[in-house]
Amino acid sequence: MTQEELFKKLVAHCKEYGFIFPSSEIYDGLGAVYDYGQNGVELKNNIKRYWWDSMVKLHENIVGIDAAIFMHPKTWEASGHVAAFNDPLIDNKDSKKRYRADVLIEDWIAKQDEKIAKEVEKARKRFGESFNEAQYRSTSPRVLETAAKRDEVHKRYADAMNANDLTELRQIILDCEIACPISGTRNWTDVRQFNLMFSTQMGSTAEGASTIYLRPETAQGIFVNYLNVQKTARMKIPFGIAQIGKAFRNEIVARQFIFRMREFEQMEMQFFVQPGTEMEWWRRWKDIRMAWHRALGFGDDNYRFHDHEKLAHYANAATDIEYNFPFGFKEVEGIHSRTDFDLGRHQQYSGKKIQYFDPERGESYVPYVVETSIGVDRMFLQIMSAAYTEEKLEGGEERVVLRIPPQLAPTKVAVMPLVKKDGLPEVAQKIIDTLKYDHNVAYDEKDSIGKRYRRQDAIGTPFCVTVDHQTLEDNTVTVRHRDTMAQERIPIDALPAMVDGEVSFRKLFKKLGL
RNA sequence: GCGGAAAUAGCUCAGUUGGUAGAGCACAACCUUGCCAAGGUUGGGGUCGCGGGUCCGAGUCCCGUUUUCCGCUCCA
Repeated sequence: MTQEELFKKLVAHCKEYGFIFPSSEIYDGLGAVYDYGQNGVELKNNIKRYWWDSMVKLHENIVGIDAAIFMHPKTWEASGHVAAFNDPLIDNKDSKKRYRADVLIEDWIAKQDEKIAKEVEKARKRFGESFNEAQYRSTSPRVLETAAKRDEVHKRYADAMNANDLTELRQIILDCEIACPISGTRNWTDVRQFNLMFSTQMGSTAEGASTIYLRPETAQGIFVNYLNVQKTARMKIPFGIAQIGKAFRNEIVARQFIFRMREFEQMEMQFFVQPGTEMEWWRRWKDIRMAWHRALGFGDDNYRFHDHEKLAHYANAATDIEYNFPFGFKEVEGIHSRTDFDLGRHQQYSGKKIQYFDPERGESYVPYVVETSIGVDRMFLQIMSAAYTEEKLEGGEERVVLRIPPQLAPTKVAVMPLVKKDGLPEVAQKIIDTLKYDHNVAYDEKDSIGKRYRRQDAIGTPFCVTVDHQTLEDNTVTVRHRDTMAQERIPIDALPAMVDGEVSFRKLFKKLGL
């Protein structure tokens, strides 16, 4: 089976067993939006709890918040998203390739710079070192022409970008005779704007309404609350603020199931540190986060770091933790050193002083930030990809089993009477009553016992407890384990402790030194 | 957004040169069996993705559209 087939099966499995449904499916679905089903929501909640507890509950110097999705529009000017998330795009009709119109023009300008530099270099060789660019420009008509044209285009380009004039951008591309590098033709479409941020109106009347954005990342909710949290919780640097929440991006192409969705959920922790210590903390959080992923036991080799060479506008170091998905190694979590960019910009745009007085250093400064940011949905897909297994059993039979870590499994225990008579269902219900306040427990009495085991395998339930006639005599039950299919007989009284031991996060956290 | 492919029951699919939709599994009820998926009986469920067109008649032919998959493109 190819990886592609495996991925298709995984997607089908997610729908068939109530993990993920396409949004509004009865209306043909909504592109790149998905709903979590009865099992999906449980797994997702468990993932969030694994993260939240490891971050907030078990770190004295990290606290949580839950900021609103709507934020003041100035937030996104300060963060750089208004500028960075607005790309003018143009397609070449022959090669079918899409380019950023501004990049095409900037490349053209850079090329003119090169031409000029080359001519100047030639002149320098001929006339000696003392010869300078200005001199050459004033004497060579060809270079003068190129430079004039470059300067004119540069001005037109800057004006067009400022005025957001898409027609003018296209005209510049035509005037400069910029051709597609692939097809070599100049057969261009119109320039279109793609705004990656969703917008809506706040205020009920048209006159009084203002445009606001659905947040494209949760981080800004933390930054704008930095002062509130630091003061009211009396936090001392270094400290962190954690948040889990939805974010929205109007992706041009959203694909690969829930890997890239238009509405998605992030788990972010922004860690505030002394300037100059950020690289040390960045490396430390890299290690902590990698260990957190690997603790789930899906194989250390399936995870790797991918350090960014091209850094975003706000970062001075960035790495991704990538997982070996069926469609290749892809990002699950990012660990970025965001410098003082965000707090600094909010200080500038809001006019409020966002600083920390450090008694250790005896001075005030804008803290530096190290961010850890996971996509919950990607983490979900990662676990499903890792857990989905098709097994050949002795006797040639096959079974599909989700090897989800017991701590994250949607249902922890399925209790089933061997037959639905002789009072066995009643005993099963009593067992459920002792477990249901602490765990998700399922009951099933339909079909043969083997079939019921397989049904639980398909949703990753780690334990099946079977009540049989011997139970009526000695109060013992059989526990059947998902991964090994092995059975053991234990007293009913021993069940809660056994389940708790396997299903609690305690062991995982201790392994992580928390 | 461009190109290619696909869409029939909850799932996997069949459906002949155009003649009023089928199977297996799943589901529900009852009976039977009882530790690793397939017993029996009965039942529910589809305006064949949607909208037009051709035709006496369209799941089938034509056009449009939506969604999904693959490739390109884009991606804090």
